[in-house]
Amino acid sequence: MLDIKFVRENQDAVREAMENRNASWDAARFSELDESRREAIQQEEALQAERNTLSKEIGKMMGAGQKDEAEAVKERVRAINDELSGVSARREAVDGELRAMLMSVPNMPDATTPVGADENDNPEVRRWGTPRDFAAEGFEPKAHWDLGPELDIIDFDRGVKLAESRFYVLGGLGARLERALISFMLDQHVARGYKEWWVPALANAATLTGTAQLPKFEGDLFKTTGGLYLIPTAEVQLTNLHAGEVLDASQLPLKYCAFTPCFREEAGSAGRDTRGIIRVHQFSKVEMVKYATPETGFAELEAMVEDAENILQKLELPYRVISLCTGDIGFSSAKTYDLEVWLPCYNDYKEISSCSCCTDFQARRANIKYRDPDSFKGSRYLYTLNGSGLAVGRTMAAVIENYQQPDGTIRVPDALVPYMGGVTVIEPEAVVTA
RNA sequence: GGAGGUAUGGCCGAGUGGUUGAAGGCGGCAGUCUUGAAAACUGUUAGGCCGCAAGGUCUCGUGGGUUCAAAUCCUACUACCUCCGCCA
Repeated sequence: MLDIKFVRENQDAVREAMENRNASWDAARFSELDESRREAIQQEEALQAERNTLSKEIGKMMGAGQKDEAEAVKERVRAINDELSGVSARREAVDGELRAMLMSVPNMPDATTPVGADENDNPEVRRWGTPRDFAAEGFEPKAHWDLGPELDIIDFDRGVKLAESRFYVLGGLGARLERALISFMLDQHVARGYKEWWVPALANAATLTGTAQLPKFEGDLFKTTGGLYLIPTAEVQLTNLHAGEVLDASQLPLKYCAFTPCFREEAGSAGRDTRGIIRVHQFSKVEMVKYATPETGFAELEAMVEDAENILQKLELPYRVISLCTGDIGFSSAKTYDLEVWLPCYNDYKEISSCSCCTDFQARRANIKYRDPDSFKGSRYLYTLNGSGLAVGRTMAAVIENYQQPDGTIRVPDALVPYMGGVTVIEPEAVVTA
């Protein structure tokens, strides 16, 4: 949520930001609501003040035995209360509409976020590694949706049987590879100063509102009959861990990571990425979240991207970093870098991580503040950041495709061998020795 | 699932329907004393919103209700605790 005072005092900047984001913004309606809200508050509080004063007088009169005088004043207060209920109702209505309006407005893009209309305007920041030249090696690379079933490590049909379309099953070394990737990623992040967490896979509406999946994107979420939601990312839980808290500046930055399953309806993506394990209803992800001061927030974003890159580098997977433009960054984000891994089946780079600095946008929603007595009085909203480190399913697809061999087997990246029980090649005869 | 109990400020804990935003203690901060520290003593110590300000208003788990007036009464919900039952 944007700061209402900021919106009031920076109307031109907000208008421009929302244009750059392709987000609708009714500046006139905002001003109208903002003004009538403040007016209604003043009316309401004036009436409350009068009521409070008279009530105290009644108390004194009762103590002094002036029953009749007190009764007269009571009558006046009743009249005030009648008027007050109307004023309060109006204030609540205006307040609710204004709040709903602010809750549906995305974050202000940072000044360094490139201006652009859509994903085609995302500038590339850097590349790492070189995609394999399969032609030079003399064979046509297969897609993971072919290699997986052939090696009996991914089973799409049974996933559909057990659940529905866009679910899959991993078996044998496929399941082992999933577990290896999760452990490897967590170990890497923990070694780089992140605290590991284990969190619920379900969250309530308040939690989802804190990170802004709600109210606007409810359709993207799976919901239980009890009113809980399946989390679409551990960002939700890690960012809300400190909801309603005031942290001490000396604690910051906090660096958290967690593995969780992630659940997405993918309601609006019918027909996109229908093959393989790229876009599915349930996938594993290791997530990184940071709580930082405004002063260090964007430097922490750069460091977080490097932490995500570290995984790809250790796995020796070619990737590139792109900076999302204003038209493509997420709702909560002020600045986002995406990591895109090389996938031979697409003959292109495909998103595998998204790292964002959400400034104080989520902190204001989730009410997360920090104190720094040496720098300022009271408390202020801190900055939250989140990034994938990485999406496990897509990493598995990248490993399978980039490490495939002419005979249809898959070499295990060196970094994963210790996590794969000593297996160096995924093949039907592979033997796990550890 | 059944029965009972509890919910107050950073923490502990008092609170009779009426200057109670809330006693007291601990902790924190500032000071006195001291060469310094400790101890002792003194003072101070929630937040949101509206307002240029003065000031006002709201907040005692959450939401309703009663009343001129609610931390205090009623009610629903939520969380926690105890006992019983069941269970990875």
